[in-house]
Order: sequence, then C-alpha cells, then structure tokens
Amino acid sequence: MAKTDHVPLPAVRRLSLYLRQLEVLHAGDHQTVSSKQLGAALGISDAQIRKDLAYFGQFGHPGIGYRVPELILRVRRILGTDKTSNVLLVGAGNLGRALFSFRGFSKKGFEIVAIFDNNPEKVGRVLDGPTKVTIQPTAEMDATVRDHAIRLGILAVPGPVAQAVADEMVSAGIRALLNFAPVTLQVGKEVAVSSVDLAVHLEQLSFQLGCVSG
Amino acid sequence: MAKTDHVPLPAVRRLSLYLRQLEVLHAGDHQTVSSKQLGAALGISDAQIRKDLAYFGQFGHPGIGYRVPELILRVRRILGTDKTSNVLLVGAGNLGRALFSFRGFSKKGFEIVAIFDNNPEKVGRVLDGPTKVTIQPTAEMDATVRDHAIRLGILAVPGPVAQAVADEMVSAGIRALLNFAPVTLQVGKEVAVSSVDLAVHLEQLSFQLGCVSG
DNA sequence: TTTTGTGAATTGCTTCACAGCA
DNA sequence: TGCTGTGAAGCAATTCACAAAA
Repeated sequence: MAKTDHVPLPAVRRLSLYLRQLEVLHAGDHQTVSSKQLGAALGISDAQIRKDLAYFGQFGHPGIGYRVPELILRVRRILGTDKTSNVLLVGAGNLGRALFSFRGFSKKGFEIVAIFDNNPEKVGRVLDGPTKVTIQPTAEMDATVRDHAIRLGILAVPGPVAQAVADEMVSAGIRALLNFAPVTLQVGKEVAVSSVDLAVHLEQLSFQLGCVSG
Repeated sequence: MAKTDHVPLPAVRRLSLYLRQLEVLHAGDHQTVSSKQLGAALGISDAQIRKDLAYFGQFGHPGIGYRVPELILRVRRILGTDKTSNVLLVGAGNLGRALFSFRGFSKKGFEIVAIFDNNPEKVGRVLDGPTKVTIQPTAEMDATVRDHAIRLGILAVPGPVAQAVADEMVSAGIRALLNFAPVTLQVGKEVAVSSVDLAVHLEQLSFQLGCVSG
C-alpha cells in the first residue's frame, strides 16, 4: 500500500489542510479535484500536493484528478480520524470552557468526554457544550482515562502549573498533548506534544510587520 | 549591526521561544545563560540557538554566554515588541471573549483596544478584561483602526464568515492577522497571516499516535 | 576552560520536468 | 489534452567542528 517510512512532518500538517478543503468541496458537491485546484485554494503548489499524497499511497487518477469522497475517507484513515477519539480537557477557565463549547470537533472525529480542574468552586459543575460534562478533580484522572480509553489530552491551565499537570496526564496514560500554556513541556518521547502559544503567534506577526515598515 | 537579509522563518519562531525562556530566567535572577543551557530547557540544539541569534547580530560573550537582561531587550526590539502594539479583535463569541480576558498579552507588548461583533445583542456591551472595552459594530472599524493606529488584528469568527470579515479588516488598514477560523484566508501579500486551527493540531497528534500503536 | 560565531558539510524539503496513463 | 506520480535538481535549514575570545 503506502511507503509509510519517513514522511516529512510538514507534509502531515498539510494533509489536515487538504482534508479541510476537501470537506468544503464535498459540501459543494464537487466530485473530483485536481492538485492544481486544491493548491490554488490553499496557496500551495500542485507538485507539493501530489508529492505529499504520494507519501501515503496512490490516490489520484491521471487525466481526472482526485475523487473527493474517496480521498476524504483515505486521508481520515491516515490521520486516524476515521474513528472518533475520546479527548480529555484539563483547565476549566475561560479558554478551557471556550474550547469545550466549540462545536465542530465532533465532526472532525474528536470528542471531549471529560474535564478536569482542581478549583473546588468548579469541581462538580456541569458544562454544556456538544454534550454535558461534569468537572472532575484531577485525582480521578487515572480512572477516567482508563475507563474511556483516552489517549489525547488538551492542556488549558496557567503556565506555572502546566508542567505538573502534564506530568499527571502522562502518568494517567495520556500519550498526546495539545498544550495552550506558554511553556515548553518536558515529556518523554513516547508522548507527542503540540503547542499553541498566542504570544508566539503575535510576535511572529509583529516581526513581519517590522520587516516592511517602521 | 546585523545581516537582516534573509532569515529562515523557523528562526523567527524560535526567537519567541528564546524570549519566553529568557523571561523565566530573568524572573529567577539568572544574569547569564549559555546556548547549551537555553537549548536544554527548550529541546533545541545549542548550535541552532547560536546560529539563530547570529542572524540578527552578535549578542554573546565567549566563555560567558549571553547576558539575560541585555538579550531580552534586544530580542524584543527585533520582534518589535519593545513598544506596545494596539490590537483589535473581531468576534465576541466564546473564543473571542476568552482571548480578550487573557491577562498576559500586555506583558508581551500587545493590548486589545477594540472589539467588533455584528450580533445586535452584543454590540454596546462592555467586556471586562485587562481593560474595559465596548463591543462595536464592524461598520466602525475604519475609524477605530485609524484613530488607534492599529495594524494587528485577531479573527475569532465562525469559518463561513471569516473571509468576508478578513477583507473588511484589511480594507480598514489591518496588516497582520491572527486567524482562528478553520479556513485558508486569501489576502494580498502585503498582509501577514498566522493561523491557529485546533482541528489541525488535534489531527497532527492523532497521526502521531497512530504511528506507534493501533 | 568555557563558550561564542561561523564556514563547511549534511540533512531535509520543495520544485522541476517529464514519462505514463486516461 | 489533462493530470498524476516520481526521479533528479535545487534550495533551505540544521548540524558539525573549530578558530578566536574571555
């Protein structure tokens, strides 16, 4: 089938973008799309797209392009989102609650099934998002992770406690972390980490502004 | 001073991480730090750090390392965050409000001075974050951008309207966009865009999980 | 000794260009 | 003709390794 040996990491990131655009095309009843069309919509070269997809197999049809519904299914399988994954969230502050209430994860194959926070005023409260979930203390994390077979966790706690909470999550069995705290997490290499730091993004933009004018 | 000609983009992203760690060291009263120490804290090689910094000038002292307070000032100047930038936010939904209430931007040199949303139930309401800001309709964007000399905007609106809102922002004078909507924005190349798509991050992690086990 | 700054070597990623298929 | 898949070429980024400085 595919040559799964060594895929450039940027290619995997782009795969998500392809999927996103394919879903738009599917909703618009497009049956096929060429690498050129897809690239134009995403600001990526057509050769790049063909090469990225070729890392995983042969999906295209010469003279035709890619069949949209077929490619969607196959990309989802590659990303592991053809089946829904249970996700836990730690941190029921403003950001955590906003993330939970975001409808649209489930369409992408992710469902937040548990929320943790150690603030005694929050524990026991029920949050209403795509589903209703009761805030639990982190002491219950081990059992919940086991019972729901959770491997993916979102970390939305303040920076100063992030490392300690991440350690708890990993020790409870979490193997992939989406980190919103502005710190570099130290975790074993059996754990995947993806970080979103708003300040870093703003600084990027600030730098780019400085390149063109004062 | 520096050879500002062609700096690798990844180097600029890392510069933000260096600054973040330097601020931690500064708070802990460290006077100097070596590229090796900095790298160990961030999971980056020492050679990488020296090369990144060298793109912008000579900041280090052989045998000593880098003087922390001095390097902080110089990195901030490079990133353009030595002076505070006014920022506008469009979208006062769950995510937008969470972003606004986040204390910590101002320490990094960014201040959200205006919030826009076209929902009539929201216009006129006052949000209480680091400062109090009244939600305005987007029709007032041109004047506000001009009056506050805003160049940086955060886009936290639903995907289907994101492109239209981005167009408004650019036409009002915004020159850098931090986009949280799950779409690829089409903008002229005089506008810098940085996107955060939560689904893309989760899909990355899902893929990495799939690499090791079922 | 310790540590920087940097040319050289290397690795990794992207683009090119074209054979092959519909 | 239109389009994919892919080796080869080109470009970009990282690591190596060492002279120079404190």
